[in-house]
Amino acid sequence: MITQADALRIDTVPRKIVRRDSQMNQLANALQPVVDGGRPETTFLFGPSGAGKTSLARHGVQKLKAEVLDIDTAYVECWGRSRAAVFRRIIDQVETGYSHESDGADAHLRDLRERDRHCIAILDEADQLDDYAAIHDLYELPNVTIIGIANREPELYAKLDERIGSRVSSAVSITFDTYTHDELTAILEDRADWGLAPNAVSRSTLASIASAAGGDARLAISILRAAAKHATTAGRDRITESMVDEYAIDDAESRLQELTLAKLSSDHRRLYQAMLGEGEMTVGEVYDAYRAEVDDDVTDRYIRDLRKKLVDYGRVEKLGNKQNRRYRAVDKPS
DNA sequence: GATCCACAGGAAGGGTTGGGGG
DNA sequence: CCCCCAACCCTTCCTGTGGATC
Repeated sequence: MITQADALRIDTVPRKIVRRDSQMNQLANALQPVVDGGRPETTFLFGPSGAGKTSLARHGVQKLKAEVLDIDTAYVECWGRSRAAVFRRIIDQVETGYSHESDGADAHLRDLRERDRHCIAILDEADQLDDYAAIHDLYELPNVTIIGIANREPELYAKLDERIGSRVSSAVSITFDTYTHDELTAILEDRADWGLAPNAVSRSTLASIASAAGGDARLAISILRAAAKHATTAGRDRITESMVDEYAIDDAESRLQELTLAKLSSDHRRLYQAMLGEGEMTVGEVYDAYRAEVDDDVTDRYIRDLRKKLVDYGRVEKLGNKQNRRYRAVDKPS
């Protein structure tokens, strides 16, 4: 029943952008100058997860690359990456056989600056960078254009302002709202047409998947994928409502949870796991839970760093005020 | 108002790792 | 093969903050 597995993957660049015409036009306008050899505008895409930011950026850049010969493009997941790691990731994608892996951040930056081709770099989860100076440095390069992706506009600009100041306010901001039920259903129809045999799933089943996903396209596509896999395993040629309700939703949620966990380093993951299911914890309980988990006597200071990062990543909530501080692991993907 | 307490996080440094170049 | 360098891990030391207590 699955005819095109890529259509059911959340990280596939979609063949077309569904119901995001206004954002697509804004991005195309911002990038337009490069068609005439000019410099595109720095652009930031803001919105909740699963709202189509990454898909739109990648699709837009792919289209542009098909039109313009002399540009390079790079896509970087910024989550927890250092300044050097971001530059290296970009260079790796635009210079075949780049061989200065162990050089420092400044050397990578110089190598990027000296290139004569223009590069459009998508910085996904730009608000999760270890060091915001990376955005500043890339912003200063005349031959690199940034498309940044982040959840919330005020937070990103506040953090950037410390570095780049008002200059970045000239960047183009494109905002995305959570998908409506209709929009999500339309996306699922497109994916089903693309990836599944004809009539493998009814429109009403797609509508219930859209309801279960609560506006999150990543979750919606994951549910469709889980349901299709379940149907295949069960030897059926149609996805039914009950497959969605009984298996697919849970499968998809735990799969997304695993994906988020996989992004954490092993120490962060172990702290998160030590906190999961413990409810609200005091500062001391967090320290003890981590030490018990790793069976090692690490310092409080180190655990504070791990915990802070989990808070930044949205995996742990910070509750109460200073004297009555509590932390709680968040069990749903944000 | 001064002091205390618990907590957050900056700065600096030692140890380790891993790739590149001599 | 070894040395250098950058990055990373984790520690120690220390300052700042805001509410509680005297």
